[in-house]
Amino acid sequence: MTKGEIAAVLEEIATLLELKDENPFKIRAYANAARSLETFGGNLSDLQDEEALEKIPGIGKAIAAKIKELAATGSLKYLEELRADFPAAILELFSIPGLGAKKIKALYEKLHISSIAQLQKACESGRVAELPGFGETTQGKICHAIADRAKHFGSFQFGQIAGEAESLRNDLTAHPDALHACVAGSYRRRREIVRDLDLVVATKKPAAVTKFFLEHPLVESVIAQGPTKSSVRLRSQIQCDLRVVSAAEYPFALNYFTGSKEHNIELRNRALKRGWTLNEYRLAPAPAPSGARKKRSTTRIPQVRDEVELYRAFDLDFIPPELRENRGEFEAAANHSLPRLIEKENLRGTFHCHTTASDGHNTLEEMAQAAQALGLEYLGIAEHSRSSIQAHGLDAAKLRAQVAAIRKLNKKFDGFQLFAGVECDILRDGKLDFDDDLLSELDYAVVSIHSVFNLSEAEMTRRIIRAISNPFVTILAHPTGRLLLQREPYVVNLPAIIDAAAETGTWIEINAAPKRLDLDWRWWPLAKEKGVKCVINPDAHRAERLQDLWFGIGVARKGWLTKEDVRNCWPLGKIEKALGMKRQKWSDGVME
DNA sequence: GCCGTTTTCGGCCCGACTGTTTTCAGTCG
Repeated sequence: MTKGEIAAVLEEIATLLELKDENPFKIRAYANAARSLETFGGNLSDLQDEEALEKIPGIGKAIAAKIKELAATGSLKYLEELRADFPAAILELFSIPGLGAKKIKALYEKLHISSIAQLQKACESGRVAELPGFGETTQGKICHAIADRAKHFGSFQFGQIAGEAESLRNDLTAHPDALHACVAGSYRRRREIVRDLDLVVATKKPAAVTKFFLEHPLVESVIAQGPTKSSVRLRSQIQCDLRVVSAAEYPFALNYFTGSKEHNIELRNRALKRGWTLNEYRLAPAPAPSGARKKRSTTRIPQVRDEVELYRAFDLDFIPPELRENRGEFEAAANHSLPRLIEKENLRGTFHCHTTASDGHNTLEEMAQAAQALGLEYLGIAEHSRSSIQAHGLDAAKLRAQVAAIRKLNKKFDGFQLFAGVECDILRDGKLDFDDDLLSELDYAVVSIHSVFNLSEAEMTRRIIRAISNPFVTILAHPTGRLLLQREPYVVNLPAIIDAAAETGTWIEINAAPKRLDLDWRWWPLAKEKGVKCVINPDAHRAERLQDLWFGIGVARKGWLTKEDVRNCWPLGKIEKALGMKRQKWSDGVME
């Protein structure tokens, strides 16, 4: 079983314990352990190693033993016992907004409802409204939620909703009554998947701002509205919440609603240790716990006018939103070792985009023009190779023709250059789609997998390592092949790939297309530690998609990367030499 | 069930909104 599958089991245990009305802290312990295991970035090669498991925060003796049992046998006695108490389909009821464990339990015990289909029937016949704690309104909402479920189900890629988010932010910022406005939440943290948008606005006229928001053209329907919080559904179908606060409350609200939850809990705990309590409005002295024998010692509360001062109050450097995942940012902020994260302006060029020669929509000239318009100094063209028939991959002759066209076009430019590359398929056995002779004629080569995704982890890992061991391979592109919300990544041992990339001097791509964002941000601290260099590529198939680079910057920042870690922050002269480094090193080695 | 620079016992983040109540429970983030 994989880490993710085991985390899902722990989640399920937490849900089942909720239905059983168990101790809420025990429930939370399972939920915490699930999240902790899932986001654990360190090396965890053996899920049966109880000692290593117990070192993960949130996992103790009992849960470590259960994980071991799962990893060893693929099943868990404790889970089977819990499952026996309820019909399997009951879990799907949790996907209905407004239904939690208590209500689901009531529906099950009083009306024997254990599936969405049964719930729908019960609502239609009016039986749900008769239950204590339910009513006509609740029943109607459930009915509506079931009908809308298919439409609203699921999550959104960051890139799918970035346009709406930025429009709302701009329009709210421009509103005369808005003192500050920001999109907080997972969007501000640049998560690859966003479930909702959280807007925070500072104002003296909350009613006016709320009205403006509710009537915004992007709003499709209003879900809830109150004096400080309102929720709507946008045209894209994503839910969007607005919080209106005073200017004094704004830094606290912005911080609170940016999260992550794990980051907030840590910050609140730090507040408690100083005798303070932190909420979304302020930092205040903590009330003395009832029945406490000793009084809490309280440190004086400093003034907080913005987020920088908020972190300073805790003797921490400002933590950029992208790092707020409670993955070491507090320790780094405390000892002043947070990295200076890469910014969009640091990018000088990019590699890996396509033209009409393969499956792109714009010509070489148009792509070059778009890159220059973005202020880039260079652009690498990497068309698909012959095996990618679905993408009109180029054969050797067509590739050579394109190289010639690029060399010719380059004579026209001043202060800008095209590089001739290829996105060469990694074949099933790890061989490349072109031979070394042809690759040596190019400025660089990107390699990637576009077929045979279903190999075993060992085979897939061997396949990729063999490919990147080729001295003419410069960049490993979209290393896991995932398509967010569409296709799972193929199974591959990423620590081994990262080691091989470090050893061979192969750069790893952050594919900035919103559907990929691959290699994932969670792996970059490890890659950086191993000395692997990053390249941010848009994989653009149209000129306007070169702007996807911005999404890649978000991933790099989440991965703690600086401009020194990202090769395409190098200027033209330096990058030209760098492209030849790997093959040079190899030929030097051979000659020795 | 987890955790420890007060604690190996006794805590565990906390406020807004909704609907069903007549003062609050449930859900959500």
